[in-house]
Amino acid sequence: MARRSMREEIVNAAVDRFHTHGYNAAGIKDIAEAAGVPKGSVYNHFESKEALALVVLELYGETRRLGELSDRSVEPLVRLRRHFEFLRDEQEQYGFTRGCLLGNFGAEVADHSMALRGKIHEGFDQWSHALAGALRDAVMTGDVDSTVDPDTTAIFLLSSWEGALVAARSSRSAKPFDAFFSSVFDRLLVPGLREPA
Amino acid sequence: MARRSMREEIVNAAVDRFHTHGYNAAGIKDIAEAAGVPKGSVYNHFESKEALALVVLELYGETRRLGELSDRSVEPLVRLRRHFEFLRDEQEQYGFTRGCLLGNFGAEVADHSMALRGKIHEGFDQWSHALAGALRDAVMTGDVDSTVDPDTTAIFLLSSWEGALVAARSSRSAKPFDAFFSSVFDRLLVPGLREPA
DNA sequence: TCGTCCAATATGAACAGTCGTCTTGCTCTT
DNA sequence: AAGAGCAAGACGACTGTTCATATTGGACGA
Repeated sequence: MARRSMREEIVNAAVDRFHTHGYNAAGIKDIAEAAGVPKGSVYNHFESKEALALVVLELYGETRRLGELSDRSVEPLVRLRRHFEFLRDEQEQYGFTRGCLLGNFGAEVADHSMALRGKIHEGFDQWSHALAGALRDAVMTGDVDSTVDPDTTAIFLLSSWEGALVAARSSRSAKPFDAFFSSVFDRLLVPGLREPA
Repeated sequence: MARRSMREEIVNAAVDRFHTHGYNAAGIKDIAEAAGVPKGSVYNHFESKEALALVVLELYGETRRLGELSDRSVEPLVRLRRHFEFLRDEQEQYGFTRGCLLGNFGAEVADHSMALRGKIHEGFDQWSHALAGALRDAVMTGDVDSTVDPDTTAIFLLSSWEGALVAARSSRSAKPFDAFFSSVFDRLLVPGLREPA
């Protein structure tokens, strides 16, 4: 078969539609049309809309540049900052719309599809592990003090970012991102000791 | 007049359905049935599904206990902690499902309905102002040091909480909440000076 | 090199059901 | 009797899904 790419066309179109319209508002018909294939064809490649969404989430996760978080040739805090700067710039490009597909699905369908919730959780888990890795490096180099627990803080960073995405969309502004960067990098993740008042 | 309560019945049912199923997945028929009124009656009271959702958001905002954040008889940091503990307990009750209606709508429909986005933004704005008030008090009493900008930090707290809700739903666990509390109250909001390493 | 055939894939019409919305006529209150 | 408020069902458009048919690429025999 020559057109191995048709499945890919569908998945790519689905990433876009799910991302911009959400799970329920994105129709199979929309996705098929965006992919340039007839509606019925989608079901040759995917058992259901849910099954398609699972593949979409997998693919989306691979575009999150988690690799750069473990690049030891860059200082840990710089890695972290650049990572979130990349994500912020992506949002700014779209005029503070769309947000993160994992987060969107987490809010919309996590309660109603066990399969999708599993994939969302998996995506978040990989992400927080990558963040924790960079944080661990930062603790080791002394860039942040040793009272910071990498795993806990990774989950917090991930949460904070996901929330900032929602806030940024609601206000159509970069303010929540600015708040994220200053709170995280100027206060939360700093070297030095703390003394009681 | 018992009639007067029918509109309220519809709104209350709508809050529940929108909260548990999301905007698109919650149907007018579901809402009407949950309210115990025929489907057609909904349109006697509301111009459209969107108009109903606007009223729902308004009502939901009033249940967020923003008042307690400005209760000066309680220490500012205690106020903040209790506020988020209340929200956390609410989530725990529902087995880490549902999340926050404002955040859910922010992720699902903020990009596609200007009216709803406005209301969501309004809700977040009121909330962050209430948080900022408590933070301002905390700075004044010296419970957090004066380098903390109340407005910026309020937005960050709000974002972090909303993200924690999504993460908690995806993992069906309290871990993101724990991460929130320890990162915020043990690291971000602490009194005392910071010294370079 | 060609012709034949098969299994895999592609298709689009049709399915039963649901969506948000609107119209029509009825039931009450005054 | 006049009026407003309400309910019931119908509206067309759309949903995710199915299926019988059409089309196809490559394998194989000659």
